Amino acid sequence: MAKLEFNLDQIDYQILRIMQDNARTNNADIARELGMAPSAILERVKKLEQKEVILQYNAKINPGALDQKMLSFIFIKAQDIIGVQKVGFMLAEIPEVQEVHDIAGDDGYLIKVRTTDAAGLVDLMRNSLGKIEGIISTRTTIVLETVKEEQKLVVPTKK
Amino acid sequence: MAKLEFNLDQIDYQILRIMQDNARTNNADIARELGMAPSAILERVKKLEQKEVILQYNAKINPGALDQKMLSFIFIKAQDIIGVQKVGFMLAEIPEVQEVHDIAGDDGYLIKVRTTDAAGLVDLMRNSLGKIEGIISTRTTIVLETVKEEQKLVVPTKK
DNA sequence: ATTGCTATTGAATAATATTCTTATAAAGGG
DNA sequence: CCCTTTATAAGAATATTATTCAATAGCAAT
Repeated sequence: MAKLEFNLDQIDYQILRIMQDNARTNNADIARELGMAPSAILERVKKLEQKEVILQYNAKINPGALDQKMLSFIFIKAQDIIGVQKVGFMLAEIPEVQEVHDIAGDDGYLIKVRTTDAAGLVDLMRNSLGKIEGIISTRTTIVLETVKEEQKLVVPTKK
Repeated sequence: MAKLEFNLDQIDYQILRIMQDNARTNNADIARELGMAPSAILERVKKLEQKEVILQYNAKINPGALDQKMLSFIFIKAQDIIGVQKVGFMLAEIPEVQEVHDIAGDDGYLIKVRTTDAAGLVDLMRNSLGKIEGIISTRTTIVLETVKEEQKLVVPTKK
């Protein structure tokens, strides 16, 4: 793996801003908005993808539409050696687990899970978490309502 | 607001699967993959957007590229009356705060925050959180490393 | 100034998006 | 059963975009 070098200018930032806002904005529109040729934008976007500045494009789907209204965070205490995330990788393989973070403190993980309902959560804990070796204990926090949920980063403004 | 009715069939699920995987997949490609006419796909995608099954399209940007390598979760105990999320809304207005969840238990919130570094986090706590009336206490959990982070939902398969 | 490198433009062509008309099929009424 | 309504899809025609490529503008270093 080569060390990745990001070297972004204001135009890149503007592209990122637009893409964060609507990833399906087409090149022509971006070009018009930035007052440049579509081909130039295409070049830049490709470069951003290739440099892994843009990691992927995803559609945010309404969890309710797929009957996954329940959201929970679970703290997991594991006996992983520091720096080796065996349990972490196994957690990551569970489809309902959207996030797995190795956290400071109680040598553990924090995961974010979506299930249909409470029964689905119990199910997941029994059938998926229960089968992972190395989990010492868990503590579950249930989300009653989500006020905000996005992954937009703060894009630097002109300096 | 009318009660939203989702009524999705297998074709919709397939479209959602494709879109979750790559939101920039074009109509023609989706049509080819599903063996349908592009115009039919266009209709369905528009309908999915309009029914708010697809909420938005976003580009996932490498936090490192924007110098936001630090990720933290903060539990916030607030004196909001249950059901009224005054503090929650104020938290949601902070750009570095990506998520705000109203959680069960200690009448509080769980927020997800991205900053440049520890100094940025301290800064945010002092300058942004510090100015919100109604916050009683906070407890911060720092992420050492993220093993998985996505928002893909489990799309039902054929029944 | 000259060289070397990178990014941009503009034009040409390939590919898509979008609109609209027509065709099909399922559901409900009489 | 026939008719009507509603929803979805196909296909054709046209408007827009994407993509490629050659020419050139900018810039930094010398």
